Amino acid sequence: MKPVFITPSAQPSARWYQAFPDLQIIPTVKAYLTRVHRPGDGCWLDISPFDNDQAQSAIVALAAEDIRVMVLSYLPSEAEAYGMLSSGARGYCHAQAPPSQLQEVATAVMAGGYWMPPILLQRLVSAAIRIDSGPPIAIPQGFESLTEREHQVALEVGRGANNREIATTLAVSERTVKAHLTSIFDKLSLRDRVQLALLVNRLPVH
Amino acid sequence: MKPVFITPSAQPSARWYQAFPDLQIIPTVKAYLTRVHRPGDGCWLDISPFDNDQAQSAIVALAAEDIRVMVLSYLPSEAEAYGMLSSGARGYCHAQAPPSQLQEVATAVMAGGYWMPPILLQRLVSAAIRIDSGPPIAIPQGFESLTEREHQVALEVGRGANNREIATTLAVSERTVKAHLTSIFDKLSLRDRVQLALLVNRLPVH
DNA sequence: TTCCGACATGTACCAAAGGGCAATAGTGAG
DNA sequence: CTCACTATTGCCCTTTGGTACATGTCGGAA
Repeated sequence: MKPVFITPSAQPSARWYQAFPDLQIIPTVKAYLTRVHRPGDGCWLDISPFDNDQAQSAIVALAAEDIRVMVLSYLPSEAEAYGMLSSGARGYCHAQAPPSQLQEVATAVMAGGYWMPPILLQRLVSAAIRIDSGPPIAIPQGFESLTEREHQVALEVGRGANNREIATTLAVSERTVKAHLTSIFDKLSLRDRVQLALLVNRLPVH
Repeated sequence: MKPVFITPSAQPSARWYQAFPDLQIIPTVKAYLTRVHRPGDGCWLDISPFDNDQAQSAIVALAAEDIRVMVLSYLPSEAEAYGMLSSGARGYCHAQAPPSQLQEVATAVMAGGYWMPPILLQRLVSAAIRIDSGPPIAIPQGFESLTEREHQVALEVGRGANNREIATTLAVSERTVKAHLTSIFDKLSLRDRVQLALLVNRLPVH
C-alpha cells in the first residue's frame, strides 16, 4: 500500500519522496475520507495549513475511521505534540525529519506502536510519574492469592472470553470454569466477570 | 538476528515461541551483557523474578549499552509501566500477550518507536496535558454511531455497572437498559457487556 | 498413613443478561 | 402530515452466569 500524505502543498518536501518514492498526495482530509481507505490504514498529516483546533478535529475524524495518523509539523513543540497525540495521532515528528526517521515512524506506527521524539516520551513519562506518584493507585490486592489455574481463567475473562470459550481454551468443562470463577470472585471480592475483566486490566471499578 | 528473551524460567511461555519460533533464552541480565551484543539490539526482559527496583536497575544497565528493552510483565500496572519506561524501556506489555501483539511490539520498538498498551499512552498524554481529572472518556471508533442515551449506558458498563444499577442511575426501567444494550451490541458488533466494557476502555477484545 | 489444597465435574437451582414482539410517544426532516 | 429515528416499557422466553452441595483424583506436608 502506498504511503499517503495529506497536504495542500503542490510541492511537497523532497525528503518525503526520498523516504517514500511511491508516496501519494491528497490535498485535504475530506478528499482522503471520501477516497478508498480501510481501518488500520496509515496516513501522514501535514498540519501546517491548520490551527491547533482544526488539526485536532482532522485527527479525530481520521481516528474515528481507525486510520493511524502520523503528524508532520514544521514547528514542533511539546504542547503541540501532546495535543495531537491526545486527539488520537499515533505519530508526531518534524516535517523535515530525515527520510530514515520518517521510515522509522511509519514502521513503528504501522506495527501498532507510537512514535514521538525520544526526548518527548521521556518527558511524558516523567511528568506522568510526578502526577501519579501522589494518589495511591488502587492496586488489585490479592491477585497473587490466585492459583495458577484461576490466574489463567482471570486472564481469559480479561480478554472478553465467555465460559464456553475458556473451557475450550483450558480443555476443561464449563462447570470447572465456573468453579474457578466463583473462587476468584470470592478471593478478590468481586461481583461478576465484568468487574474481573476491568480489574485484570487495571481499570477502576464502579 | 534472533529475538532474545531474558528470563530465568526454564519453561517459557508457549506464546513467545508462537510469536518467535527461533527465539533464544538467556537466564540472566548478566549473562546477556557478557554475551555478544551490539548497540541497537533489542531484547525482551521478563521482570517476574525481580522486584521493582531490581527490574529498573536491569533496564538501566541494558539501556546504558543502547539495548532496546521490551518489558514483559505478568501483572502489568500503570505505575509499573511508567517505572519501566522511565528507566529506559522501549516497550511494555503483558507477558501473556497474544503472539501477534508481541510481534507488533518488536516491530515498533526495533523501528525506533515505543510500544505500550493504547490505554496507557492515552492516559499518559492526558496526564501530561493535565486534561485528565477523573472520567476522561473520549470515545473510540464506532462510538459516534451511538445515540446519547446509548452512550451513557456504554460508559456505565465500562465502569462495571450491572443493569439494575444503570437503570437506577439513568432513572429508567431495566428493560430499557437492555433495549439500549441490544442496540449497542448491534451497532458495534459486540457479543456481550464484557466486550463492551473492554471496548469502552480501549482494550483489545479477544 | 492421614490430611489438606488445588483441580476437575456432576446435578440442581436461581439470578442476570439478552432479545423478540408490540405499543406509546416525542421530535425533526421533507 | 407522514416517515424515520429515538426513547421507554411490558410480557415472555432462552441463554449464560453464578452458587450450593457433593464426589473424586493427586501430590505434598505433617
